Amino acid sequence: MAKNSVDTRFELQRDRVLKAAAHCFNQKGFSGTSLKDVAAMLGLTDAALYYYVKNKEELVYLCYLRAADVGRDAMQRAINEGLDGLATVNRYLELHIGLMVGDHGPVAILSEIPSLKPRHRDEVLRLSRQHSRRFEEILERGIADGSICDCDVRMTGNAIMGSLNWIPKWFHGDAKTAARLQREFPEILCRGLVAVRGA
Amino acid sequence: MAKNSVDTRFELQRDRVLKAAAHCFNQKGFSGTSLKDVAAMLGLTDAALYYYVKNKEELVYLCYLRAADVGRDAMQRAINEGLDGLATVNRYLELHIGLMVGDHGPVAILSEIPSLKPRHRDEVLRLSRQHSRRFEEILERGIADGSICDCDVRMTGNAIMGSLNWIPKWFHGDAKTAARLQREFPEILCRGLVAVRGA
DNA sequence: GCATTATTTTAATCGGCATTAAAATTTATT
DNA sequence: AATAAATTTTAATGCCGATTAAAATAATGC
Repeated sequence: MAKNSVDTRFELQRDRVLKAAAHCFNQKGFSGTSLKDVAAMLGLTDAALYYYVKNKEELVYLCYLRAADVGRDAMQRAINEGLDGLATVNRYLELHIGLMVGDHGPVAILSEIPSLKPRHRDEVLRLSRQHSRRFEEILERGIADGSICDCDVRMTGNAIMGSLNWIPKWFHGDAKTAARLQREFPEILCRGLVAVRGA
Repeated sequence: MAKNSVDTRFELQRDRVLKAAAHCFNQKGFSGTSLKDVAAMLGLTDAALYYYVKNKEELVYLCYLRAADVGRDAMQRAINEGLDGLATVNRYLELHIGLMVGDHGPVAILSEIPSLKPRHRDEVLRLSRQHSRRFEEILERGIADGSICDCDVRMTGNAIMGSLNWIPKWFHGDAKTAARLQREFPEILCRGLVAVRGA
């Protein structure tokens, strides 16, 4: 258990580092945040970060992985509830928004994927495409079960994911308004999907 | 006319510089593009750019201004057509998308606003807020004239602008598919706005 | 053609920031 | 308490890329 406790301690700190980094990237942009900034937020020295990540590039990479995790978890949980297509979309959005603006901490959605090293860039793009793909599958399922209107799933998917991913750019409210966002935003995004009965 | 022609020549080159810069920023991210990259795209040396912009910060700033211009023009033109609220939104989206993906060249939508110098950052944020505000006014007008369903204009506006601004992140198609995007995407975004007759 | 102005290049400089190595300190183990 | 392992700091290093100054070339006006 000793070994184990040490390991989780490390993992925990590492997670705090990633959270702090994501926060900084969201707030000050990528080129605008130095490792010193991230470290300062944790009461550490910039050099200390190298105990947890290999370099800045890996730091960004891990932030992206974290972001991908959040999205994947939300989607999986939504799917597991066994609702129809439209309701699944709605539930997924609710969960994902909750994780984005809630206590799980901010997630960096930024434009620095191209500057990742090839191996990492490919991995992140793969995960991103996979996520989009799964979302489209939910839309297709919804069309099949009659809950979602007939639409181009590719474009519709991109439209909804765009709205979702854009949230961190404009939302900087407190927990109360975050809750309102989580409640009302999914409905707004789903309104355009509703299949008209008898159409 | 001599003076004039020299001036426009300068303006033209400056515009090409901005276009190249926006393209690079879109493609390789901000920190991933050096001035040398931008210059190379024009067959110039990095130092030559300083004849057109004061420094890299100003280059980004001007890219943002260009992006704001594109959005403002599209919106103004849509408004000038004197349609009802919903149709105005639809037309605006069509025009804006056309400018984004069409021959007007790429527009950098990136996360580097925070690293602008205060004066520039405030200006860009002002323009951004102004644009959102005007969009919300169109939504309000649509609600008033009965073409748009009763909704939270703030959230709805952010939802639509998010989808719109996200386009450059996933769309890398040719002119043909760009045309399809311009034709079909606005409708997808507007579907959720339609006021249900008799509701 | 000559002078003037506009544009670009060459060749340095310069600083910030990522990165590293070794030392110091804190924490765990027995 | 003593040793070992884990964590952080101090203090350099190094490099890339932005920036600048001065020189070179190209364009323009007379």
